[in-house]
Amino acid sequence: MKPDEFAQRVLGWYDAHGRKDLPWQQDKSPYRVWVSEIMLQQTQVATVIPYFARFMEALPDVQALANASDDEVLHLWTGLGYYTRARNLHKAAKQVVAEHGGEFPRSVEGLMALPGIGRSTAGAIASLSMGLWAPILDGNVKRVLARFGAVEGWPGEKGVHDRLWRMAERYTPQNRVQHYTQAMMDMGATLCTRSKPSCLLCPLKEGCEARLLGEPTRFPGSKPRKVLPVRQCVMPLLLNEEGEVWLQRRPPSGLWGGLWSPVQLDSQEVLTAWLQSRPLAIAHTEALPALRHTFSHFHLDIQPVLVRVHGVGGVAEAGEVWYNLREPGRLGLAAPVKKLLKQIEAHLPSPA
DNA sequence: AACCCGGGGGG
DNA sequence: CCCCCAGGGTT
Repeated sequence: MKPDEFAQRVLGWYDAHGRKDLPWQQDKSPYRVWVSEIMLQQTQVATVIPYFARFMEALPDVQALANASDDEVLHLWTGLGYYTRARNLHKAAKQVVAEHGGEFPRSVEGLMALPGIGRSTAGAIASLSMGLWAPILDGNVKRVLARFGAVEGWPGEKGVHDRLWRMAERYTPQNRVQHYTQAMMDMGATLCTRSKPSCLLCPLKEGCEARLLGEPTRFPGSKPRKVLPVRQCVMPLLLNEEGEVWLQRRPPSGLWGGLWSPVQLDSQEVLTAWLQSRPLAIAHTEALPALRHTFSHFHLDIQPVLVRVHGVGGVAEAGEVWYNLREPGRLGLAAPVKKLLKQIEAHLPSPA
C-alpha cells in the first residue's frame, strides 16, 4: 500500500472514530500536550485522566511548574510510578523558562534536548500541539505498524526498532499530521489491541500483512523474559500518639527516588537493632499483613511492622517527617506506602 | 503470573 | 552500542 493511501485511510477513520474529547485535546497547548505525553509514556489513558486534571489545576502552565517545589510535583505524581518522569518534567520546565523564555522549542531536535523527551515524545508534541511534520513511535503505533508490515522480532531489538521508525517516517503525511498522529494512537489503543484486535473495523485491514497471515497477534514479537528475583524487606511504621507516622526522604535517584517512605530494612534482626538505636519509647509492636510489590525487574516482599510509640516520638531530623494521617502533607509517596498508610488509619488512636 | 510501556544512563 | 533501570495497570 502506498503511503498516501495508508494516510488517507487512517485520516478517514479519524474523521469517523478518532478521539476528539480527551482533556489534553481541549485548550490545546504544547504544555498540556507535553504533560499528557509524559504521563502517557507508561500509563494508560483512563488512569492518566484524573492525574492530568489535578496536575493542570495545581500547575496550569510551565511557569507554575518551574516554580513548584520538588515535593509538590512528586505529590501530584504519587501512584503514577516511574518517578524519574516527574523529576525530568520539573527539570525541563525550569529549562524552558530559563533558556527559552517560557516557550517550548518548535522543533523535534529542540524538544529532544529537554530531559525526559525522546524522539517519539518530541514527535508527539511537535505534531499534536504545533502541527509540525514529525513521526512518532509509541507502543500503540509500534503495534499497528508491526502488524501492518508483519515485522518479525521484538521491537526492543535495534534492527526491528529501526525498521518500524522507517515505516513511521514513510507513512506520516505532510498534511493533517495532527489528525494522523492522533488516529494512529487511537487505532492502536482501541482497534489494534494487544489481544483480540478488531480487524474487521480497521481501515488498514486490506493491506495488513499480519491479518493476511491470519495471526495478527503474533506481532510485534514479545520481549524475552526471565524469572524475577524476590527481595524481602521489613518496614517499621512508627505511629505516635498524635496519629503521625515517621517517614524519611529516599535518595534522589534510584527506586522511588525523592519519595517519602518508612525506612526499608533487610530483616527482623536489622529492625531490632534499628529500633534500639533510636530514642523511642515503644508501647507496642505488631506485624501487619505482608504485601508483595512487583517492579519490572524484581518482586519486593514487604513485611510491615506497626510500632506504636509513646508521646510524639521525638524530633524529626532533616529529611525526616512525622506525617499526619489526618492532614496529609503534599509530598510524594510510593504506591505501597500510600496503601500501608491507609491501613494504619484504622489503627489511629481516637482523637483526644 | 505474564505482559505492556519511552527514556536515561552506565559499561 | 547494548544492557539495565524503573512502577504501575491490564489481561
